[in-house]
Amino acid sequence: MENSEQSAFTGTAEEILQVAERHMRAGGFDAVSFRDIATEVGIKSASVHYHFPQKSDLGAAVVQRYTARVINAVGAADNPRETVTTRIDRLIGVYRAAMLDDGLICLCCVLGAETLDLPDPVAESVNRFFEQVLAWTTTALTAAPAEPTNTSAGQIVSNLQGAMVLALATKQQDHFSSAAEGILKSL
Amino acid sequence: MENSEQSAFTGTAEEILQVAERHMRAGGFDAVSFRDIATEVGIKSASVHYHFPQKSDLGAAVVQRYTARVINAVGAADNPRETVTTRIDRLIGVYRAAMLDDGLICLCCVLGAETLDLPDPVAESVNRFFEQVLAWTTTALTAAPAEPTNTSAGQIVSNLQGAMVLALATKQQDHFSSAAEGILKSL
DNA sequence: GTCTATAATTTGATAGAC
DNA sequence: GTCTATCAAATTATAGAC
Repeated sequence: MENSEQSAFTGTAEEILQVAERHMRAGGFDAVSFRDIATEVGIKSASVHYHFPQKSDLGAAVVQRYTARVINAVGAADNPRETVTTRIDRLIGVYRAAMLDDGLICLCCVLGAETLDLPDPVAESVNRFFEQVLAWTTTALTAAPAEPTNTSAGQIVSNLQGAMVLALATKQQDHFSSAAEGILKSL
Repeated sequence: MENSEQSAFTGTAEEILQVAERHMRAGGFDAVSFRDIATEVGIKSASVHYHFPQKSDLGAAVVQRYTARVINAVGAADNPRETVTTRIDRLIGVYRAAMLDDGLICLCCVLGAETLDLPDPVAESVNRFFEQVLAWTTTALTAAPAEPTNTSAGQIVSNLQGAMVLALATKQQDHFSSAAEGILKSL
């Protein structure tokens, strides 16, 4: 999942969102401040407010941009020339790459864990992220007619999200590898 | 896992920790403020600083108190009169109760997701929580001699943590039930 | 679109009286 | 152990010039 894609945002707004996402994935919604973002982008905080008036606007935009990138990165869920394993392996790969390349876990895992304290527009965007990923995974699991599976989309997504938290908190990447292996074995 | 147990803290300090934990589980480390805690407890913020000078002291104490409660609640991991299923079901039950009773997920799931932004003493306490829960689960899986399992402690803990996030973020409790079912089936 | 300037609030933290 | 008083810094947000 590259960071330079078909985003609806360009220029300064896009730069702001990149910086904001990195901070939110590291420390949650409260870990980003308008001033910090501005400094990193090389502008003033008032200019950040021009692009995203309220912090909830910024948060929702970050989540929606992230959602589009993930859905784009996992690709088609119903390509009949692919096995279920190939498809799920691509979902796993998106998260594995994020952890290995950037040392960051899923944005919506971090925000999802603090849902109860998020502004409504942000919490709703996080909710939609999971609905979309669950829908993708459901399709990925069922589109191959003669390949019955023991696992549900929810179980796969749960497993992946939790594995990222555990790997990050214990600094042991093999918790992620182990989860990935278990998921693929269960297909 | 009742909230009124063998804590090393009593009186005002204990009350402070209870309020702080509730806020941290809802919104992360930054979601608690000395003033908010003080107001809820019925004292002034300077008094909170008396018990926990720095915020990192408060955070570490909250995590350590929580860890002791969880480890106490899951009970013995190596009782030879119990099946592996019975033991793991008790671990699941601790988290199910937390979600149903309080609507809150695991404290160390919330904090673990924002590990990169936590003060070192807090991040280390979270790390130790997971090491202890993993050790408990490992014992629970292996102590029954003739019951081989397909699942590792890491996979079980990952699965549970992720299921809580997904259930909370989508407001669909069945993601947790489904994970619990999958775990027990995998034993 | 970006800036300066500033407001209003909140935050973690400390000194010292009781 | 709790209080009053206070501080310095950070936060979100806005008004208005360029």
